[in-house]
Amino acid sequence: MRVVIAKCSVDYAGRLTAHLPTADRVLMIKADGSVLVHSDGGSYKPLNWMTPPCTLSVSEPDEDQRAAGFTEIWTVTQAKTDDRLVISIAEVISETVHDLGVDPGLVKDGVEAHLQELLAEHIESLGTGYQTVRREYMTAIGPVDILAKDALGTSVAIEIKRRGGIDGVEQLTRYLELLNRDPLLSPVSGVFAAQEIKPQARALAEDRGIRCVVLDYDALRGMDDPETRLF
Amino acid sequence: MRVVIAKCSVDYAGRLTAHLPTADRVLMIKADGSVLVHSDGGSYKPLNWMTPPCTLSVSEPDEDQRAAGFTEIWTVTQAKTDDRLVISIAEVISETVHDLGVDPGLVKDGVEAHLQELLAEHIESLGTGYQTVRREYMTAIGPVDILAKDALGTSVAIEIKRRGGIDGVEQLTRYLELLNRDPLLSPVSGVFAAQEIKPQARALAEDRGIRCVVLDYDALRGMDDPETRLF
DNA sequence: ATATGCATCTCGCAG
DNA sequence: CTGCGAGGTGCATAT
Repeated sequence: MRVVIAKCSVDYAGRLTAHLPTADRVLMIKADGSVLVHSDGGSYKPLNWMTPPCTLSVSEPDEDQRAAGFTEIWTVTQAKTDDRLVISIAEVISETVHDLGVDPGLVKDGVEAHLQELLAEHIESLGTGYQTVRREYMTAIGPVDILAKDALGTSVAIEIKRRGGIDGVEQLTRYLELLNRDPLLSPVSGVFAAQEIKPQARALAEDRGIRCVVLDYDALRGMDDPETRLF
Repeated sequence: MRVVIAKCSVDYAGRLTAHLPTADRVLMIKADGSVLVHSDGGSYKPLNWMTPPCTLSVSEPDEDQRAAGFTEIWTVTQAKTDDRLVISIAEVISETVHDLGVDPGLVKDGVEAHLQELLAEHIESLGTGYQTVRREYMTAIGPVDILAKDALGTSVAIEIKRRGGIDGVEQLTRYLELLNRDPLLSPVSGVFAAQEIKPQARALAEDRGIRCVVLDYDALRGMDDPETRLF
């Protein structure tokens, strides 16, 4: 890893073209050759970057570039896609090099898969007598998150999202349409379950007779272990 | 902007929880208080981060932490969402501070708007006798990307995407449904045009009688100016 | 301010 | 390897 703070301008040409006027920026050159150009704001996304695999070559400025005050030209190329990032250096303010080694990697927890798992385990929170039939119930157009049965034995298809938008309702609608063609399952009702459901999505769902359920992640987790807390 | 290379472990708790074992990493602290934790690989996405607005506070390690070899504890909190990033520093390897100032910002070119413009100009690439009626043809539920007529004078609604997915087909379907209620336009056929069309989207479109067209950005651009090349 | 859609998306998983 | 969906998505634009 090499971290350089420099006054520079940047040009990118690939799927789009972009230009950054001369200013002070942080340049990160990773061990795999990838390059990130960061400013002192925004979020984690760099102003410009080059994804690996790519190669960095440093060249002398031509006459015009030298006259414009540039001392070095860095060219980062990705052989396969013809993408090209050119960093014109006017002044190197600081430079640090250190071998970080391979990162041991991170451990995640708490995404949609976990929501699905928790709801499948505590399906009775949808109503007395509910039972989970299968998670990831496969159909021709993709897997239904959870297939369940209610107290009367009627099939229920459940679509789970962290944020419930219109696209999620459309998705569930397609599943329901398909599942209801199966005489062994039909009639199949729908439940749209999410941590938050947008008003338009709720309106569309209810208009189609789909029940909306707002999930409480902490409450579902609490059913497993009331002691569980962050920190 | 402050750039620190340090041996550290990282814990995040917010919408999910994540843990990073102790290793050498690059820590970027931006002027707005946001923090990025980068390793020596991957692409531009950090291993962990905190989006602004947030505040960083440094504290002494407690007894256990000191025994584990940590010398400083950095806590980054986002008051509004209760997100919390804790960086436990075992050793600072290098540190650089520099005020980058406000970035002048970048200039982009070459996105979906450009595709739409190119296709509208070269609408005959959809078939002999095609003519563009209007770009951004307004309807009650939003603008149709291009409204055209074929050689017979029949209306054609065209939806353009860079990547054609199911949602794009649904969108075009809603437009077609609406446009076909207008006796002055009806019948209106549909064209789903994209640089790439996903198989499921193609299947859905063709099932609904919507024609799929894969756009070649470079070829369309080449019709304007055969000399045009990047570099 | 909120909602909607695109992204040089990135990332992981399943077929 | 490719396709597909989710993201602590970020980001701009229209409403």
